[in-house]
Amino acid sequence: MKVPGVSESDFLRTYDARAFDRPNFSVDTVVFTVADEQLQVLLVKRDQHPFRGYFSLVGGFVDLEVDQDLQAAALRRLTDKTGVVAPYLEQVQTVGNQQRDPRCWSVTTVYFSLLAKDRVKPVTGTGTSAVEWVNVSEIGSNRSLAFDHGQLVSMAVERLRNKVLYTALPAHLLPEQFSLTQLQRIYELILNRALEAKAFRRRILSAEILVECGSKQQARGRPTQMYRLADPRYTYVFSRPLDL
Amino acid sequence: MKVPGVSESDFLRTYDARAFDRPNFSVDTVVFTVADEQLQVLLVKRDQHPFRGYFSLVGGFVDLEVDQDLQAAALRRLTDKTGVVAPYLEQVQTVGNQQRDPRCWSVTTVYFSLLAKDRVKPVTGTGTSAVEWVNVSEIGSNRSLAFDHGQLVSMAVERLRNKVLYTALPAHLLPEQFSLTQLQRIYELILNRALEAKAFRRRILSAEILVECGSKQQARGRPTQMYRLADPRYTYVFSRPLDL
DNA sequence: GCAATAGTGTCTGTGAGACACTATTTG
DNA sequence: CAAATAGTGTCTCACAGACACTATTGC
Repeated sequence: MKVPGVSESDFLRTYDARAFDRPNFSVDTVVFTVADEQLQVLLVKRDQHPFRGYFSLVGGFVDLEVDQDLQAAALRRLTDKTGVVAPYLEQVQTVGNQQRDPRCWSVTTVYFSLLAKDRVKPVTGTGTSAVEWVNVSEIGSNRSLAFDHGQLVSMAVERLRNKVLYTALPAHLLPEQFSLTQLQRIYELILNRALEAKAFRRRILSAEILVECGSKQQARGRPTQMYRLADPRYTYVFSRPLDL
Repeated sequence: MKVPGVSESDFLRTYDARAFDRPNFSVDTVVFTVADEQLQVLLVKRDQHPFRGYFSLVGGFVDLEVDQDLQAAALRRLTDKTGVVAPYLEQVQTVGNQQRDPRCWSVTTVYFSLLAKDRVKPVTGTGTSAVEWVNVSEIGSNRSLAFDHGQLVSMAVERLRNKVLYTALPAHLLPEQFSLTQLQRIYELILNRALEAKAFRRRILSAEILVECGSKQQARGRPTQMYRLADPRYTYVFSRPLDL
């Protein structure tokens, strides 16, 4: 393995990136939304082996010509399937081992994204394959996913549940304008437990990350103050997490 | 791109994992320790192009025959260089883009590890290349590292700084037996600010993650109560983070 | 005694949780 | 008026920070 007097330029000219066995590498994104009082993820039906006919996460291999970096690769797949540029995309974890893909040693970097359902164009994916929102609660019981994607979803859900304890991330799951009650419902959905309204409002409002934008008449009852995120790109971190 | 009536077994038999251009993939670990009142990382001198003669993180490509999964790959490299099985290893982030390696589009998954310096055997690495502890504070100024490893170190330091606010991770940087004062000094080193002794002791002791193990005479002054981690594999999470 | 280090008593402040209460709408 | 939904007043509690204090050693 000695490289005696070779210059760096000579070395690079003669280097063959395909000379060594390398793992397969892909990028997958768990896209969350909320609808029908359910946390849902976007899945795509595979039309090729392996796992033909199974649903899988939105993702695929990196295109070395097109993708500038990992996040861009994830974003490209996501935009292909949803028609929108995801407003929130965060890397979760990278999983790689011999067993997860029957073809070979394979690695995937998992992202998660938050999307308001009303922002997604009627799911006119580019491919022929079906794209579908699936309730998180059904995955693993009614449905098993391709590869280890069921586990990847669990990891992303765990991360989301954890982040919700000290950030206002769930705002990205709502339409641009929303009420504090709506936001609280999303928190409750994700955490699967009730929160105290007073404490919730105090917490969110004192963070000063929302701006008021008019009030809206409800079907019945007192009208609601509506808000939107002051800066959607900014992730506020609360000084104390919610109690577990 | 249609695969008409091919069976899954036929498909797998004829699948060539090397048929598509894929990014290079490697695993790198930022190994932290503390010595001379400094946070240090373990670096290896490269004896091959590219970046021959520069220092880089402990890492390398996955061995598809030997490594069961990503963490095992990281651990193997680490054990090669330190002679110990790292007691704490955590995935930080995965970075991939066109620019970071002059050879090709390349991806690395970065881990960080915490090691008490006295546990590392006198750094008899298997390779011929030099292995060295370097102060984190010197990286980027006095020393620039191979590839983007300087940035990778920064990411790991940021993660460590953040985790220290709500865990007792720094205990892994100390010998098996340590005093609360020693532990506090490590926290202060990482956070780069003084902590209140009373609050610190109350916090750590009330977590009940330490067990007393005798007292030790100091050079001068009152003898110290020594402790060790009750369960080194368990990471306690404090209900509130330290103030920023 | 003094210097040096370990360790405590106790007050303050902040922000989460609890829960009874008020406010504003429709019918 | 009642029902429904939005929003508040205010108490308690846990725990981090501040800081003056005590404890135990060597010299």
